[in-house]
Amino acid sequence: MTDRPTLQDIARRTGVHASTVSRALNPGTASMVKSQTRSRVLEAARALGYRPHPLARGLRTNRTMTVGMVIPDIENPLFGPIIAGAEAVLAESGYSVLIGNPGYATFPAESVITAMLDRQVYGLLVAAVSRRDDPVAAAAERGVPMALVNRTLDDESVPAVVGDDHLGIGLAVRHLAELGHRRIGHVAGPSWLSTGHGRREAFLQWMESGGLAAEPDQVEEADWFQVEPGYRACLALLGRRPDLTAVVAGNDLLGLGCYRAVRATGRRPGRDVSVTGYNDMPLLEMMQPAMTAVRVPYREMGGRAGSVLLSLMSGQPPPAAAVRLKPTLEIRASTAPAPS
Amino acid sequence: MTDRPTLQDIARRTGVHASTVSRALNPGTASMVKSQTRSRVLEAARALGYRPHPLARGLRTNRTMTVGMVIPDIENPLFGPIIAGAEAVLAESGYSVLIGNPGYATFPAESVITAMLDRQVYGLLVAAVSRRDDPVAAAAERGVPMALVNRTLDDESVPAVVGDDHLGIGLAVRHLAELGHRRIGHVAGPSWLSTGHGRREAFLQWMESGGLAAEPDQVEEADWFQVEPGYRACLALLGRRPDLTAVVAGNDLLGLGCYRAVRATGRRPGRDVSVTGYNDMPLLEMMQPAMTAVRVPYREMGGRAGSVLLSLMSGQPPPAAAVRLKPTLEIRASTAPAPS
DNA sequence: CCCCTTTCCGCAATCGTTTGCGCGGAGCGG
DNA sequence: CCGCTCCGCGCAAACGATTGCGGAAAGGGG
Repeated sequence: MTDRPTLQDIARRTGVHASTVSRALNPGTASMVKSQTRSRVLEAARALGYRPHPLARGLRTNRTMTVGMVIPDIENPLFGPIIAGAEAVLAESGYSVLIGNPGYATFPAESVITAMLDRQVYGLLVAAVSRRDDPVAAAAERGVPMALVNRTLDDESVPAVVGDDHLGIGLAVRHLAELGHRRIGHVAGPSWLSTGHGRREAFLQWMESGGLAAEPDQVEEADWFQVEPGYRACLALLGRRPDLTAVVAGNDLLGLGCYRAVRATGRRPGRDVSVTGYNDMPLLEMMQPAMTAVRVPYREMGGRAGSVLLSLMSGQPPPAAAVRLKPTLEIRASTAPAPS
Repeated sequence: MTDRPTLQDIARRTGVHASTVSRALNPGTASMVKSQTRSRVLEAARALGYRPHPLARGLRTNRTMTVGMVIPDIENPLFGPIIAGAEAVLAESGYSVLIGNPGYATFPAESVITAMLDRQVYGLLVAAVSRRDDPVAAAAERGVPMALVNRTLDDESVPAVVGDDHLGIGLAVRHLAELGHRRIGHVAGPSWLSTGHGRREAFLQWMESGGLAAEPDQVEEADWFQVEPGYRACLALLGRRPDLTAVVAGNDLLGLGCYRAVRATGRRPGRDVSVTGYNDMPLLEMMQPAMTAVRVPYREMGGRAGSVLLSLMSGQPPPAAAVRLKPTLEIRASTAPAPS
């Protein structure tokens, strides 16, 4: 590691004091320095290839240019676009992104968060929040700039960028209704997550307002947003209610589980039983049948969350309400007219 | 952000000097302090909930506990497990992982790397290397502890953890040969990447040694490891050689492109034309037909790379050769006996 | 010509840790 | 009893930047 030039080096080269160099280089204080010497300093800095030492700066200012990002399980393809979106807008403002993923059992989210705060991250982007998440809320309480992504807290005490689940589920339910389905089931995600809970509530409401039956036994909750739990839940659902002609899945992976469950009952997904996914993660259109899904703009979601965090970190007040991105419906082959 | 306790606080509380506290707390220098005062210090530290300030420490020691990870495109599901594996072993040793992804055009890899080095990362994990990558090689030359993941440099001048592509392609080719296929094509990845290049070479060798024809026109190169380029390449390949009964794809996404190309020629993947993938990324088994693929242990790969980096950072000499992980073959529905 | 306000910049402290140096005291051999 | 070696610890200087304070020079008004 070769030695990098410091403020002192520039100072010596230009014959001024290091503090003047610092002022000349920082936009905020640049006006305190004569424009002539300022340009000399800039010149020297460029010549030496000076780059401020982030640790020294962070130590003095308590303002490291890094933000932490907590991802529940990074192996879920869903989070790729979110990370990419956030990283892009944060990098543009000079921030780096520290990734932490609370492993299944290894590191609880709390320790990941404290580890990040210890590392002096200046802000936090959390995609791993449950509906009541004390460590997260506590950190927010302590004044750490923080934004939630994808999932939010029940009391919305922390700014969040999420999808509009009510709208999204509405798209799916109405689409199915237009295809003639009347007995529709729902495989819900975990109710302790805002996404699982919110989509389930939305499902019941849209069924109601659409004049469709919505018995409690038309909903089955999966333990986790994964294929296998989706399979089990859907199997239970179809076992109980073999008359269902369509299933709204709480998430794409659950939808894939539904495919398997439908096949296990000897029927064909997309023909005998329609299935809708939620999220429209990468490659979903490559499944057979290509899955009709509510598309949430995840890359944009990450980007918006990054922007929110940036404005929080620059001291601006948090937005009044959670940002809810409008989903769209990608109609593919997993939904078909209801069998008559 | 509440004030955190510092060494001074502990010093005052125990009646010793801050430097003594520092020595007592650091395992390396703990022997320089009387065990009695040491335990008093530890006690006070625990009572106050002391945690060393990483910036101050990093400033003094030039040893930040963070490593950078450069990912080519984080939206590829492939990298999830790699990141997760690396993050897990690095976190265990107290390191945090800084993620950078050189966007398609926004930030070239070079700027990402320098940005990370500026941030004083102590080591680098690079998954985005091309076969001759000057910025990367240059950084390694400068003595930055660095390990490559998944892809490697032609001259192997930098320690790397990769899959054994020769072996893996062999598994695929032999499997197809055993099913009776004799005219097998290959949709290769970009030849400027070690994976694209190596698998293509391996394909030709295994065809040769298996006594199968291996005309140059049985190989078509895709621009990029993605579905669409795979589709175009496979379409060209099948257009030129309609007699092929099987295609070995250089990667899963290319394989999915092959599915589409096969269908575009009016045939069925897995029945009329067998297709093998490479990597066995998540959800591949959910495709229709479920894709037979060479499985590379990506989570382990990330973990191994993390370990290599750890040992490099602790000053040990680099391993003599690249670590090559053994792949296995997951046989599914996309390969069938050759049509007679 | 004097005084007062700007303007520009240097001085030095500070952020929290680590670490080379040196000092006092204890222990020990001669 | 002297001198030597250690042991344990304090002192202070770093690391590289930011920033309050004050001072010198310049300019302007009376």
